Amino acid sequence: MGSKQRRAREKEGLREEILDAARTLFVKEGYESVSIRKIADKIEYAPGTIYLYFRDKAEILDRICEETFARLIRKMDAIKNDTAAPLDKLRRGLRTYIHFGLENPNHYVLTFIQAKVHHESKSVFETTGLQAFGCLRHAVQGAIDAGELVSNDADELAQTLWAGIHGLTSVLITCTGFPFVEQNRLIDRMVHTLVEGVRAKGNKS
Amino acid sequence: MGSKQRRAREKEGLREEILDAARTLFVKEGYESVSIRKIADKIEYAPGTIYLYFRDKAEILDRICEETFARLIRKMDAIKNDTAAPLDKLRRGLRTYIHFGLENPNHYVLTFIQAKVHHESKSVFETTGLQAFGCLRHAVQGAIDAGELVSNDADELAQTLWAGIHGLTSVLITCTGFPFVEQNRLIDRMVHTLVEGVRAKGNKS
DNA sequence: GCCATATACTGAACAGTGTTCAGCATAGTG
DNA sequence: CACTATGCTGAACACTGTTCAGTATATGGC
Repeated sequence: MGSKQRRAREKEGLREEILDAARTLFVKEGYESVSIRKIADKIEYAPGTIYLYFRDKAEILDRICEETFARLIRKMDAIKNDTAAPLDKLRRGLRTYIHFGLENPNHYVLTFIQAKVHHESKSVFETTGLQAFGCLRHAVQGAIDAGELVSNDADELAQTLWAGIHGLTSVLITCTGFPFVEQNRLIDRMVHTLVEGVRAKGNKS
Repeated sequence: MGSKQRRAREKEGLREEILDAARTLFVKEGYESVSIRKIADKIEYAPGTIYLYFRDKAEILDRICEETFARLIRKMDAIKNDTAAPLDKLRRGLRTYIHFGLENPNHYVLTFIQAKVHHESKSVFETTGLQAFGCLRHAVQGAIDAGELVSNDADELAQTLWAGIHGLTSVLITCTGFPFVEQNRLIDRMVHTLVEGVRAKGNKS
């Protein structure tokens, strides 16, 4: 005994190696273009070995999506302990989300666009995904409590805001041929539009 | 001569048959799950025949995306000849877009989500896609001319609005596991938020 | 030390994919 | 009737995700 634990640790090690290789390849070449054999080649194991650690190719993608969600959650969570005004925290949250997507375009596409289209990967979205959404919801609730918003329904408002920033983030990443106006101007406009759109009427600033 | 034209018409006929079969299958089973052989089986030709009419599988998708854009453009264009107030026309345009997506979810995913991720299908978006965007831009310009909006930049505002409604449409279609609030409430909230967000301050109604 | 067992891994095989192309009928022309 | 051009075939190629009988290695008991 003791050796059993070492074996388990080594097994976990190879699992991580597979994830590392897959992450690198997925981000560089896209989920579709990366075959199990390519991953196996990179870690210098036989293709079959991968199936001793993951049920199928989609499960590898699932794990990587979880990682991405976790990173996003860390960034969004940092805003909670911020002493700024509720609406400013909300604005910061929206910006943080958009920039996270633009700084990790391939991860973003993988997690928020490709994953859903590909398999019915509900699990990731119903756990880690909801948690990420919770961060935004928290900021919205703060603004509601301060009496700054038009509605008391935090879910309705947070979902609206999320749909808006997700839309902008995904088109900026995927519609590369589209003649967008300058990117920062568009981001500013979107954040401004969304926040003004959900703000209670007759408030200054 | 004359027969040459008949031949050409018959050739065009088979091209349409391929498109019909592909459209049906793509919408029912998704682009990925439909193989060239499945399409060939449906029209009872050999797989190789399809390559006499289309360069590759992606070109078939391209043509179907074009159709979808054209249908959307027809719907959006109908609003132009509307005598309603500029802001109401704008609201109608946003709603029309969202409903078009929700009524043709598989077409929408195919055209606006999957197509871009899959191949670098710039052509469709830079021609027909831009034209569809032009409808929205037209409504925005109308509202600008009426002095109803916060900015004079029709492109900036139209792109913001489009990103917003595209975001909502695509998450409503793809995030089936997500606990959304009632759909119509969310659509109302999004349209309201976007329009209020781009409206000039201090205007009544 | 030696054998039995359990574990980790292999790589050939299967059914499928998009795509190509030599060859074959058939219809139209001189 | 011969010849050519057209439309179509289906076998073949190189790939895909996935499975599984077999092998090599390391562990535990005697």
